[in-house]
Amino acid sequence: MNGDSLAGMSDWVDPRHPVTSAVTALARELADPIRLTALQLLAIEGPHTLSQLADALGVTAPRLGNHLARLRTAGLVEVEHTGRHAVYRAAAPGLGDVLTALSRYAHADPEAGPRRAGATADATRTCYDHLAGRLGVAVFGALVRRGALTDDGRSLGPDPTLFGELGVDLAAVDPGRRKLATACLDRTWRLPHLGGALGRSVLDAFLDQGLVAPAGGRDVTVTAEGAERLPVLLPGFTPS
Amino acid sequence: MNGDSLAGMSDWVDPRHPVTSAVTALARELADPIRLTALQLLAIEGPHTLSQLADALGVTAPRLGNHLARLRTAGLVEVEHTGRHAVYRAAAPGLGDVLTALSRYAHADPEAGPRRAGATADATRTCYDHLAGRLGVAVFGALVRRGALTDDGRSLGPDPTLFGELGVDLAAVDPGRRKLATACLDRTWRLPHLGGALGRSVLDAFLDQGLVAPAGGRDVTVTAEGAERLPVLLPGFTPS
DNA sequence: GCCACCTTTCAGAGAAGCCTGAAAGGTGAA
DNA sequence: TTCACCTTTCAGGCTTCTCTGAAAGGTGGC
Repeated sequence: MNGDSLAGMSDWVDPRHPVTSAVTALARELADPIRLTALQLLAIEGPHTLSQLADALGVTAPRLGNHLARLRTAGLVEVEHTGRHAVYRAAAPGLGDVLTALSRYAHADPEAGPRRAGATADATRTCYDHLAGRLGVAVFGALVRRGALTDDGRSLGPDPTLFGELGVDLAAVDPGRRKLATACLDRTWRLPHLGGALGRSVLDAFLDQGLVAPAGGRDVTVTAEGAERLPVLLPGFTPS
Repeated sequence: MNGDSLAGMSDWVDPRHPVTSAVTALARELADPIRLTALQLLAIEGPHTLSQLADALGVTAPRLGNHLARLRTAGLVEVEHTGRHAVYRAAAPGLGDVLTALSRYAHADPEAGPRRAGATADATRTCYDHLAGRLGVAVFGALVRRGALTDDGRSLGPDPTLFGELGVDLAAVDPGRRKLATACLDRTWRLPHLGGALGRSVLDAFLDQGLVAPAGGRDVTVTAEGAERLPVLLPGFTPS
């Protein structure tokens, strides 16, 4: 079945093997809570300064700085000094895909998932004026996969037809002073969801069509019609 | 932009946070050469016994057994005892996606990639009678993404039209005694490529159409026509 | 029952990783 | 220039991980 003998990959376990070392080194960088969270913020929400990250994560600057230095030598982040600030950014596109795949797989575990504190099923929340929660994440994922949105979630992709299927009239979306689209790291699922003017338009369209309904506070619930139509529009999404 | 305050994720760096611990624990399991390679074999090529894996990797049974025990408590693999053999298998589908995302990102680094020893550009190799190398990996990825092949690469998916576009007449494929399709872990890229009768048919179709040509030994080269048409058929593939 | 084989467990030595706290390098504002 | 601020570096001490080698549990064949 393989061109090589069965024992043909004994060198794969050698830490000096180029592919082995590349992948295990990457995994090791992702195996620390601070590095993981910092990378998620940088890869999905964009550049931050060291102090912004340190504030957001609630850790001291030296502690974070050591981790960022490690990420820098690993080639995962880049730094640019402007004045007395150090602006960090994800070095290569595509890191978001890795983080997304990891988060998705980790959540698939029925036990470890974030279903703490008998909370609502978390199918749907809003984040100011756009969808968050599992539904928001599913919308973002479907838009990127279908080419309606670029990988970074910041602009329209080559095939925006899915917006039409979702009930959004792109010609009627007026960003005004705000950004057209942003990728927003979901606070529960650690996966990107759609913010900006487009995010608002999607939520409005879902409310107009009765796919979701307000449920007090930031919560919205999936209606009976939504439970039927949303899984079709968004492959892989299941209410519940 | 976010519903929470800027400092709203200080608890993310707490190792007890459920999502944080799930993802970092997963990354830690992937950060060792033996565990990584064993998981790639189990997730992509299917179940193996402990001694099969130990032979393939060239490590002692206790050493591998310790790592497999760790993977078992982490919930990544399952074991079934039949007689005096222990058959290990990947516990949940979807782990292949994580491994694939990791390998892809690691290879995207222009320096660390497997371009050792002035070898041929490795665009294309064969593995017995089917495509391997970067082209084989690209074919497999496109087939899965388009729904022509199931995630595990073992059977046809819901929308096999891509086979037709590649020049394969599915009605004419006769598996005979061999399997219709298998996922085969590429020896260089650590990513799945298509084996089995379908894999052979794809290679034959590419040769018939002059997209690739034999280049001695296991190598094939992408022809001028292939360089033009393959990137269209397989989004993301670039020759050279 | 006895032996061969596959698998699992265990303890100790060595290596690697991480946090803390203090201090140094640079930049911008007064 | 002096001060305040942001960032980076460094060393000590602690924890965690990994390998090695030997030994124990079980199973199937003779």
